[in-house]
Amino acid sequence: MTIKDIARESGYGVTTVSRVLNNQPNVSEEAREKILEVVRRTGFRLNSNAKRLKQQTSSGIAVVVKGTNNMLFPSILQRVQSRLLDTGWACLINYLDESADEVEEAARICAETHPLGLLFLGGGIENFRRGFSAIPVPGVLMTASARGLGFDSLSSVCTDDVYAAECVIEHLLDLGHTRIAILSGWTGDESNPVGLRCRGCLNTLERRGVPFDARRQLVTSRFSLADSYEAMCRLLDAMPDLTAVFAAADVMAIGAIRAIRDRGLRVPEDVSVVGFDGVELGAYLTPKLCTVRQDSEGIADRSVELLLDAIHGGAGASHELVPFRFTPGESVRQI
Amino acid sequence: MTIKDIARESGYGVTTVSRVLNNQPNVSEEAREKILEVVRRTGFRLNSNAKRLKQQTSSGIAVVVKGTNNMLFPSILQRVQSRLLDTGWACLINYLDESADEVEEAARICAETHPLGLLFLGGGIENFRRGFSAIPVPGVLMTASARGLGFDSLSSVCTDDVYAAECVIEHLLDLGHTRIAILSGWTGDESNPVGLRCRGCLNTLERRGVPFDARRQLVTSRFSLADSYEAMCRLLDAMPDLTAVFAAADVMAIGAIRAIRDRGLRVPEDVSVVGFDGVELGAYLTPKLCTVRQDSEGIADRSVELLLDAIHGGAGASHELVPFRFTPGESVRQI
DNA sequence: CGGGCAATGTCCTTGATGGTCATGGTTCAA
DNA sequence: TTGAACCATGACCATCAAGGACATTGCCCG
Repeated sequence: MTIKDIARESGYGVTTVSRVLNNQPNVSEEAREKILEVVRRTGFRLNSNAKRLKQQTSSGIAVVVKGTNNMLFPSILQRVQSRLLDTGWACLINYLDESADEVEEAARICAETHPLGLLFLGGGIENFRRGFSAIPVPGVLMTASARGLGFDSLSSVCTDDVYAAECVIEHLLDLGHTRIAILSGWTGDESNPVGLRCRGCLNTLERRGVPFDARRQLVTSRFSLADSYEAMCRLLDAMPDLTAVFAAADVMAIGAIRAIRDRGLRVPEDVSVVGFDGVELGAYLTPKLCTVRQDSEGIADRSVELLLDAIHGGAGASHELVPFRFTPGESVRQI
Repeated sequence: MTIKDIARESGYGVTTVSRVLNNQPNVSEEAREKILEVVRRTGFRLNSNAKRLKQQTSSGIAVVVKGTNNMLFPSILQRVQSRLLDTGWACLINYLDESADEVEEAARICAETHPLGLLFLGGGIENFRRGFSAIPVPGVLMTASARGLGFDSLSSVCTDDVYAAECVIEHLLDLGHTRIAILSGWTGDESNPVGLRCRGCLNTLERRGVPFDARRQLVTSRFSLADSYEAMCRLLDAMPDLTAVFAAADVMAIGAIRAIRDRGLRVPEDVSVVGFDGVELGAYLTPKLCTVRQDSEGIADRSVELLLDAIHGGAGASHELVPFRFTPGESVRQI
C-alpha cells in the first residue's frame, strides 16, 4: 500500500494525495473528501521512512535511562513521554541496567535511528562519554549536572545536590546528631550527583567542625536495595555507635533501614535515617521517610523544553537547577 | 555525509563501501580496512531511513507500557531491553500513564515507525483495542492473558492469576481468617489480570463456603499508593472487623498498610495483608510483605522469544503461563 | 480573446541497496 | 599451456515512498 495505490484508487495523482495527507492548500474540497475516504477505507499510512528520507528529518528523541532501581525514574519518564507526545515527537527509550556493558551497543542502535535530540537519565555522565558523544545532536542530562564537563551540546537540569545535602546534614546536626554515617555512591567522582551529595555532607560537617573519618563513616553502595543493605551492615560494623545515616537515595535508605532493623535496632529511636529523592513511596513507609524531594515533574518539563529549544533554535547548552524541598519525616528524631 | 562521500574519500566505489558497511563478502581485507578507517575518521553512519526504505524493513520493536506505578515494570523493561539488545533490535518504549487518554496519539506515532512487533505491558487488553490493533504486526501481552480475546496475532505470557489468588486465599483461610477483604482493580472485566485475581479469591471463598458480601468486602482501586490508601479506608469503614486483606498488587498492599496504620491498627496483629507481584521491595518492608512472586525475568524472556519467533517464523499466537511462587511474609499471621 | 488563478499532473530528487555486466587478475585442473 | 572458474571491483540503473519545483490544464472574468 503506497501513495500511488491511493492515487490510482481515488482517481487522482500522487501529488494531490500527498497534499491532502499533509494538509496543504490548492486541493479542491471534492478531491480532499474523496481521497480521505479512500485513505480511511484502506487504513493507509504514509511510509515514514520515505517521508523522513525526503525531508531529511528523523524520528524523534532518544531517552537513555541507566539504572532501573531509581524509584524516581518512572515518574520522570512518564512525564517526559507525555510532554513529547503533546508536541508530536516520538520517543525512543533505552532502558539500561546500571552496571550494563550494553551502553556501546545501545548507542550504536540509537545512532542508527538518527534522533534529533537525546535525553539522559541517571548514571552521571558516563552514559554520554561511552558512545553517545558520537551522536551530533543536542542533549540534556536529567538529575545531574553537566556543567564544566566540556560537552558543548549537553545541557543539564537537576537539583542542587550539594546544597540539598548540606541542608540535610545541618538538620541532623541541629537535632543533636554528631555520629553521622554516609551511605553513598561516592567514587570521588563529583560529576555524579551521588558524589555531589556526599560532597555537600562533608562540606557541612567540616564547616561545623564535626569530626569525620571517611574510612569508618563513609560507605559506598550502588543503587539497589541489596547493595545498600550490605553497605549498611558494613557501616554498623565499623561504627556501632552511629546515631544517624544519610543515604544518598531513597532506595538506599530503604535498604539501610532493613539492615538496621535486622541488627535489632530501631528507626528512628536508635538510628535516624535520611534519604534523598522524595519518592512517593517514602510517605507510605513506617516510619515515614525523611528525605529531599526532587521536583521530578519540573526536571522532566524543563529538560524537554531545553531540548526542544536547542533542536529548533540552536540554543547553546545551559545548566539549570530545579528547586528541591526538604521533607522532614518520622525516620529522624531529636537526640 | 553520504555513502558517496565515503566512496570518494576512500578511493573505492559505493558498491564496495556498501558491502563493507553491511558485512558482506567479496571485499578484500585491504579495502575493508581502508574504508572502515575513513568511516571511523568521519564518524559516518548510514542513513537508516534510506536503508529501511530500500529494504522495506523497519526499526524494531515497540514496547507499550501503561501505568507507571507498577513496581514490577522497571525490572521487566530492563530485561526486555537487554534481550532485544542481544539480538540487535531497537526498542521503542512508550511509557503511558495508566489513566492517560494518550493511547491513540501514542498508537499513531508508534504506527509511523512501522515496528515489526509489539510488546504490551500493563493495563490489560485495552491498550491493544484502542488504536494499536490497527498495527498489523505480531504482539505479545505481558503479565496478562490474551486467550480468547479474538486477536489472532496477539500472544501472551503471564502468571496464572486465578490459581495464584486461589492459593493466597487458601492460605489465609488455613490460618483461620474468615473476614477477608479484597482490594482490587476489579471491574467485572476478567481479561484484566487484577480482575482474574479477584475471581480467584471469590472461587476459593465460595468453594470453602465462606460468606462474602462483595458490596462490603470488595473495593476497587487503581494502581497507585494514594488510590489504594483511600480504598483501604473505605474498606475499614465498611467492615471494621476484618482480619485480613488481599491486595491485588504490592503497590496496593503498601498503600493499604499505611491506611491501616493511620487508623491505629497494627499489621499483622490486627489486620493481615497479602500483596501480589513480588517486587524486591517487599522483602525490605517491615513487616516483610507476604505476596505472590511473579517471575518477571521469565515473563520478559519468554515474551521476547515468542515475539521474535512470530516475527521470523510467522508462528501463530500462543498463550503461556509462567510459574509463580507464593512468598509467605510477616505481614500475615495466624488467628 | 487573453490574463489570472486554482487544481492537478510530470518529473526529478532524497540515500542506500542490489542486480547486471564488464574488467583485470589469480588459481586450478585438464 | 590453456581454458574455466572465481574474485574484487566499479559503473550504471532500477527501486523504494514520498515531497517539491515546475508545467499544464481548465475555467472565469474583464
